[in-house]
Amino acid sequence: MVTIADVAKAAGVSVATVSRVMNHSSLVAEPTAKVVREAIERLSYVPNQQARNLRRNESKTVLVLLPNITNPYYANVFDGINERAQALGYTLFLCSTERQDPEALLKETIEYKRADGAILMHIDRDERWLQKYSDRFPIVQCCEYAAPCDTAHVSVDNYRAGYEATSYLVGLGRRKVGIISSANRMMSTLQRMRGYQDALSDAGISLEDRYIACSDESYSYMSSLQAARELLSQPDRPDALFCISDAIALAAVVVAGELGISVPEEVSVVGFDDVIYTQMIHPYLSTMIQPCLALGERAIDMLDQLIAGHPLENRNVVLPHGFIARESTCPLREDA
Amino acid sequence: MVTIADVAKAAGVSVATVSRVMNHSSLVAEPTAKVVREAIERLSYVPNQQARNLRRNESKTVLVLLPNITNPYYANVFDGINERAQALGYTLFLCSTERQDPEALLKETIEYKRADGAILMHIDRDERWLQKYSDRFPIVQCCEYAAPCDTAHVSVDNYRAGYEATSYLVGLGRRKVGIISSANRMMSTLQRMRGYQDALSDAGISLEDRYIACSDESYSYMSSLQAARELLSQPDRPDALFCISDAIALAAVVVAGELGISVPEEVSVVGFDDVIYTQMIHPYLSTMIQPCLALGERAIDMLDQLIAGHPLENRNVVLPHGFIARESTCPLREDA
DNA sequence: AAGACGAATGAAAAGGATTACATATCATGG
DNA sequence: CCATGATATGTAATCCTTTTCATTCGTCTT
Repeated sequence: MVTIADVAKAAGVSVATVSRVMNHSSLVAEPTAKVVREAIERLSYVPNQQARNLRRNESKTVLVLLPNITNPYYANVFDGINERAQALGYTLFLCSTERQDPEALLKETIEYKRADGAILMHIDRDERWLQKYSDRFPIVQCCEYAAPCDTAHVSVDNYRAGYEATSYLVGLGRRKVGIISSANRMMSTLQRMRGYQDALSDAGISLEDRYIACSDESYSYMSSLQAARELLSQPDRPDALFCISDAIALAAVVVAGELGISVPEEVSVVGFDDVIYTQMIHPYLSTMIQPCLALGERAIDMLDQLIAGHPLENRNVVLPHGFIARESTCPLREDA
Repeated sequence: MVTIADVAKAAGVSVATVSRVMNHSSLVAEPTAKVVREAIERLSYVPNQQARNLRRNESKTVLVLLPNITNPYYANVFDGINERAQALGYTLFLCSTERQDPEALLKETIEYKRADGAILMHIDRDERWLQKYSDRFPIVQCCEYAAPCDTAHVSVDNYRAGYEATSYLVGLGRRKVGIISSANRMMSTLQRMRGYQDALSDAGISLEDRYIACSDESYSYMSSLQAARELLSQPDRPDALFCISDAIALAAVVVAGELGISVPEEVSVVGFDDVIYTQMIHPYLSTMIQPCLALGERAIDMLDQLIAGHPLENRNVVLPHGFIARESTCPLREDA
C-alpha cells in the first residue's frame, strides 16, 4: 500500500506539500505541483480514506431514512441519491423507518458521529422534533417535510400537481371526480387533497364526501382495494378518480374490473408518481410524474453543501412535475 | 467527544486496558474489567469507528453489486442484506451493474481498500474472471453463481424449483406446458430450464420448441409481453406456462387477457420469486417462492465469516424454496 | 530461597492523512 | 543594503484506537 510518505519521497518534497496538492491548496507553486502530480500518477497513489476520515473527523457516510426500499417509489428516489452519492464520495447508510424509530436513529447517529448528515424521506407534516436535530446537524428532507421545522427540503409542488390532475379530469368532461387519498399525515397527502378540492371549487363543482376515500397510512394495496370498492360500488358512483399513488390507482383499476365498470370510459383514473406499476397491466395508467431520480440527486447535493458548511441558496427546493396521459383516462361521452 | 483516554483516566487504568475490555480480551482481571465497564457506562463512551478502522486497516463497508435496486426482487434481497449488515456493524456500498462494469468495480474496491468484502448478485454462469478476485478478497455470490469459480455462494435449488413448478402444472392435467425463459446467461435461468425439461421427460411428455420462448436479458416487461404473445397466439397453444419470473408471469396474464384466453382455465400460469407483483391484479399469481430476505441475510453472514478469516463450513449454501398456489392455476377440465 | 513462569497491566509505537506553526527564499521599498 | 512581507515549503503535532513489547508482581518449582 503506497502512502503519502512514499509519494513525498518520490517527488522529493514533504508530505505536507503532497497533501496540499491532493487537496488543491493554492499555496503550492505550479512546478512543484506538477512534479507531485506525476509522482502520484506514477505510483498510482490513492489516499487512505480511513486516515483522512480520522483526521478530518468525518465519516463520508450519509444516513438515509425511508419507510421501505422494497417500495418502487422509494427505490427510485434512493437510486438517485445513491448515484450522486457515489460521485461525491459518500457511502450510504440505509435505515428503514418501518423497523426503527427515526428520531432515535438520528439521535444515535449524531451522538456517535456515525454519519456526516442525513436524508429523511418520510416525516409527518406536523412533527416538531426534527428542528432540534437539524439545528446542529446537516439534514435534508426529501419528498416530504414537516411544516413546523425550517429544515431544508426538496419536493414537487404537490398542491399544483393535485390541482392539475383534478382539472385534467374535469377537462375531460367529468364532474363526479372522486379521490382516493391516504390516512397518513404526510405533507404531500394534504397538499394533493387541497389541490383536488380547490380545482373542483374553481370549476364550480361542489365537494361530495361520498367521493372521498382513504387507503391506510402506507398506501397498502389491500386497503386501496377496500377504498376503491367503497367509492365504486355506490349507486351514484364517481366517473373519475384521482389516486394519490400509482399503487392505489392500480387497485382502483382492478376493482373497476371486478365490478364490471369500464376504465377509462365509465371511470377515468389518474395515478401519482409514475413508477413501474403504471405500465404493468392495461389500461396503462395516466399519472402525475414525479422526477424521482432528480429528487434524490438534488437532496444529496443539498446535503453535501450543508456538510461542507456552505449555506444553501435555496432551502425549499421545488422540482417540476409532469403528467402523462396513457390509457386510463378519456373524455366522457355524453351519450353514455 | 469522550475518548478512550477519558475512560482510562476515570477508571484509573491505562488506555490499553480499556481497549482490551472493549474488545473482550481475556487478559484482563475481572475486578478491573468491571471498573472499566462502569466507567464506559458512566461516560457513555463509544469508540471512534474511524480511528478503529484506520488502526485495524478495515473499512467496515461491504460492496453490494446488483443490476437495479428498482427491481423489487433485488430490492427484497438487498433488504435482507441491509438488515443483517446493520446488526454486524457494516455499511453497504451499493453499485448498479447496469451502470458500471462489475469487474472494474471489484478491482478498484480491492486496490483502494474501499470495502472489506463484496456480495455479487448478478453474474453469468460461465464467467471465469471472478476467481482471481475471490482468491484474495472476501466475496459471496448471492442468488446466482459462476460455475467455473469456487467462490462461495448462496441460492435456492433452481433446478428442483423448476422441476416442481412444471410437475405441478402437469399434475393439474396439463400436458402442453410452455416456458417463458430469458435470453440471459445466468445460472438460475439454465437450471430452471433444465428442471422444466426433465419434469416433462419424466412425465412422458415430449419437448416442443414452439412452447419455449424467451424474454430479453433483464426480463423486461415489454419483451415478456412479446414472448407471451409468441406462445399464446399459436393455433395449438400451450395450456400452461411456467414463467421464470413474476414480471414475466404478469405479462403472460396480461397477454392472455388481450387474446381472450382465460386464466387459469385455458392457460394456467406459474411465476417465480413471489414479489409484490403477484398480488397486484387478478388472477393473483401462483408462484415459486424465493426466500429473498433469508438469501440476503445468509449472504452477509457468510461474508462476515470470510472477512473475519474464518473458513466457511459450507461454501455452497442452498436455501429452501416454496410454492404457493393462488388464482392463476387450476386443474384442466377435460370437457373444455 | 533463587529462578522461572504466568498473569495483569502499562508505555509507547503504529496506522496515514491533515494542518498549525516554523522556516526559508525572494522581491520590494526605504 | 537591510527590514518587511509575501510566498513556498518543511517539521511535527494531532486525530483515536489497537497492539507490540516491556514491566511488575505473585506463585510455583526445585
